[in-house]
Amino acid sequence: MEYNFNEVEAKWQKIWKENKTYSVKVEKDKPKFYVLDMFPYPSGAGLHVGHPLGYIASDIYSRYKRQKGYNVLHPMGYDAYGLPAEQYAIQTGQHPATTTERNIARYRQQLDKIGFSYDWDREVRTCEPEYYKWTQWTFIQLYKSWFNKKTNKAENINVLVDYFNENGSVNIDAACAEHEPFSANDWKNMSEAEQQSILMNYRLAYLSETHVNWCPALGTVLANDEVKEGFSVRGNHPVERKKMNQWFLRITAYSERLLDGLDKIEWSDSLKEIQKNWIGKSEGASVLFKVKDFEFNIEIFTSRPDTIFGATFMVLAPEHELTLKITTKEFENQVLSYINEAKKKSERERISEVKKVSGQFTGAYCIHPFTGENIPVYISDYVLAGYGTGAIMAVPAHDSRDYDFAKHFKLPIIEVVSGGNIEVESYDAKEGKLINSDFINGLEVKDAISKVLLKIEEVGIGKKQINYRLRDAIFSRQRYWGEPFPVFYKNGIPYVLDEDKLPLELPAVDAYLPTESGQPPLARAKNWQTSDGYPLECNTMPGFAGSSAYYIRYMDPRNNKALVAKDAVEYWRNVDLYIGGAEHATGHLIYARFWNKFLFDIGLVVEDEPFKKLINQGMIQGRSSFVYRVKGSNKFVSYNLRKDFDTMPIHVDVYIVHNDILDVEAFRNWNAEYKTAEFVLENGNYVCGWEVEKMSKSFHNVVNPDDLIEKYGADTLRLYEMFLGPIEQAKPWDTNGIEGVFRFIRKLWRLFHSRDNNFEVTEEKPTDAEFKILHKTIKKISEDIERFSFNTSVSAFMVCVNELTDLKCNKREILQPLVVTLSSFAPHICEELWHLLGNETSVVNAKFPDVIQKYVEDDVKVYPVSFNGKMRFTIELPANMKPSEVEAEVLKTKDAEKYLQGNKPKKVIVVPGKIVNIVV
RNA sequence: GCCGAAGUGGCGGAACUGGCAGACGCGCACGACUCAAAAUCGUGUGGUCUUACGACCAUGUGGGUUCAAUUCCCACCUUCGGCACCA
Repeated sequence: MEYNFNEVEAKWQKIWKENKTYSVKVEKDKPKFYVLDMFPYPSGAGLHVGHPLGYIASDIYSRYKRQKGYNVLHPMGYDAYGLPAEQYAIQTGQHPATTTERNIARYRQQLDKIGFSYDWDREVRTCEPEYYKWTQWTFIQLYKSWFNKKTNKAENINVLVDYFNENGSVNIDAACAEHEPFSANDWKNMSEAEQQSILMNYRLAYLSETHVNWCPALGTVLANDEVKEGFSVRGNHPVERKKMNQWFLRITAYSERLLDGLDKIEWSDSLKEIQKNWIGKSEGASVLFKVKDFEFNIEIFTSRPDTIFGATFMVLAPEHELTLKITTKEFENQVLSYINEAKKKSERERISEVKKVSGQFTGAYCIHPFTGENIPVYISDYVLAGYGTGAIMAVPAHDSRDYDFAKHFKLPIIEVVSGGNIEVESYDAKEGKLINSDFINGLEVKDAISKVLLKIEEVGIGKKQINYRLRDAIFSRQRYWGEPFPVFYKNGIPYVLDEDKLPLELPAVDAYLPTESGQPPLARAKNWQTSDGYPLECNTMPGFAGSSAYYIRYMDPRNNKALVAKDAVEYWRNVDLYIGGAEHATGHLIYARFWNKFLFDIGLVVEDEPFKKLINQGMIQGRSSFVYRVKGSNKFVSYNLRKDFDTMPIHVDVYIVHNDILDVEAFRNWNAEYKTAEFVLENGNYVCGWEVEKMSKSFHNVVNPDDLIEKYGADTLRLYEMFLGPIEQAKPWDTNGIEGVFRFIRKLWRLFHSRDNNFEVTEEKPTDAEFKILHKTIKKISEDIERFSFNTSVSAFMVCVNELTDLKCNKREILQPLVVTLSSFAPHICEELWHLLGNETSVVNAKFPDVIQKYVEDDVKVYPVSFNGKMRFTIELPANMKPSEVEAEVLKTKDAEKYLQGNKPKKVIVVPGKIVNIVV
């Protein structure tokens, strides 16, 4: 009998659960470490082999840190609200809670089998009232807050109200929407409705009527990160622009802090770059251009004020508020029809027509602030209403879009920065000397920018300005399966519920669809109103609401007095290590940082950034197998013979292919269609082709972890997932290699057991050679874990076990520390061996062994000797030998003589402990 | 178009700070055990030339720096990811 992994793994999983081995609590005298996995959405399909990759890595790290003396928080829960469950509910009429519950049970079952060290007592689910109570609570705090740019943080809205009572809106520096300035007296004389509508411009959670991404197929609006190239990320449905009254979060208030914070956290450069681009900071100037014959000014934003003398026309977004006001009678019809055309275009059409130049002259002219020349004003949809001021000064010589526009409408092009050839194309680079530019002629771009800025401010026609691409986040969804807003309406004015009314529970509805009048599903709920009879908000919150602070709730998940207790958050602080996919770069990872910064401002959390270190696990791709069917027949040709026939590749289930050889009988039984299939074999086998693709049911390449665990055990699965390659790299899954890891597990077992499987470990003193193997392994493993190089750890364990097997070493002093070292990777077999070695407590709480320095330093070194950089032979010398002695020893050898061929070496380089290179 | 990451045997990958390229594993070949198979164990395994000793070539391509380059620099090619009328 060999190692019985099924029995052993089940046994320890049960004991760990019963003993609450992985339960943690605040221990003030112990250093904390918080390891978090990204919140999974429990889909109906269950886990495939790619999902647990990050979970295994974080589990190894957690177990390792625990053995290093840390108090490790390692929780898990479910992002349970979401579209798939609701879409399923619409189709089947089943309550999404039912399917969600079922999917969670399946997830949990799969997770449990892998042997994770989660503290399940801390599990949270976003769809449970005790959890979403705090999502709603945070919304109320956002609603009751405004962002003071002077203090650079969120403050209570009452501070603002007090200020208005004293001073009106004068000198307020806040993140807000534009409104007419008012005095203290004006404020006091305003009606309740007027005051509330002013405050709405300041609140961090606010209601606003603007253009939003409307997805008809999903029946809801979407945030910018949920839309890609005009289609919804979930479901790939077309999205259009629509003017609607929606809740927003004023995330733009935090643009600068979100940008600054990136310097303080250990995330990959690529991820930081994605966030930087998403925030899209751009420094420049806003400048007023007077409209000829009107009292209006057009305010434009430019990042290149140095090119102002090259501005030969102006462009407004079609929706710009001045468009119709300045259009002359002559052009009115054409302008109106252009605006209409632009309005009709879907977002998708607009994107696909990017290269087409279109626009319309308004008949109006601006007066250039420096030259006094008249320059024509156009409208065009290449200028976006939502960015900057929705208006630009066009400098065709130095902006490619303006260049195309000018060529198309035959407008003048004036070169103002030398260096390009504007006959051919625009010169957009920020390098060169200014020409044709009056007082900035001869300056370099950089100096010209600062000089123009000074002048603009001096003349009073503009100022330095910073713009961000980041937009406020649309926070309402016209869906059922999400958090209800703690909001009611009195005379059409929104108010938030008192905190003691929370949670506002999701009501039952008769169908998960909008009402006939187009109201969201919650409008179907009976008595959807406050106790005083005021109607409640019918929108629900988006997916990112529940996932923005879950890591905080894990610190104190059952608290019904607060989101988190002071002592818990002061101990656990923030996440030390966060592992998950890079696909959340512009969604969850920005929202959570924003949410955390807000909670930091109101004093609820103690760290400004939520996730100190973040590792992106690479995607596990599928490895699809193919058979080649001769067209129009039921005949299949082996891979290398397919060229002789006219064939069509067909995906075949990877479960009936082993080492690219098809199990022909299984194939016949796989699908009735192939019952009578004929095969053209090579060397008696049917060889399949293969390709790396996304892991997906339709490609028949999905591998389920449960099947592998049953066949090889959880420890083998864990090791193999790590062995596959670097955690951050995308890589294909190929089940074939798992046998090697499986052999390693059995080889390990045999170190402790005799031929007939009796446990046999001696108390004999190990030799220096054995100690060396052990301590070099311990050192390597701990270095590898610290730098998240788990694949090389696994091979180090293999090397170690191979070497100990060669020495037939079964000595306790070697094997016991080895078991501790390996236990974070393969917890089940190590726990079993640990107990067989006579230990009573769990290996989980054993101390990670210390490296004994003398065993990792070698006293002899095998020097490779190179001639002109080519390695020719090696020589064994004492490790502490001086370079000059090494040189002498090497030159004395017969081998050296041979390669020198009587020549004198020009130069001899000795790198102590590394290499000898002789230049001839 | 812009930004980021990556290109190493038949395959996954290793080489951490410029110092023996290919660790470890898969696959493959041969051998041992076996009536046989599986399992297990052993040996070999980048390419070309050579009976052999060995020599030469080789980390996407082409240059460069260096005694020495998978590693640093420049140009280009390919793949993947992100952004894309953002003024």
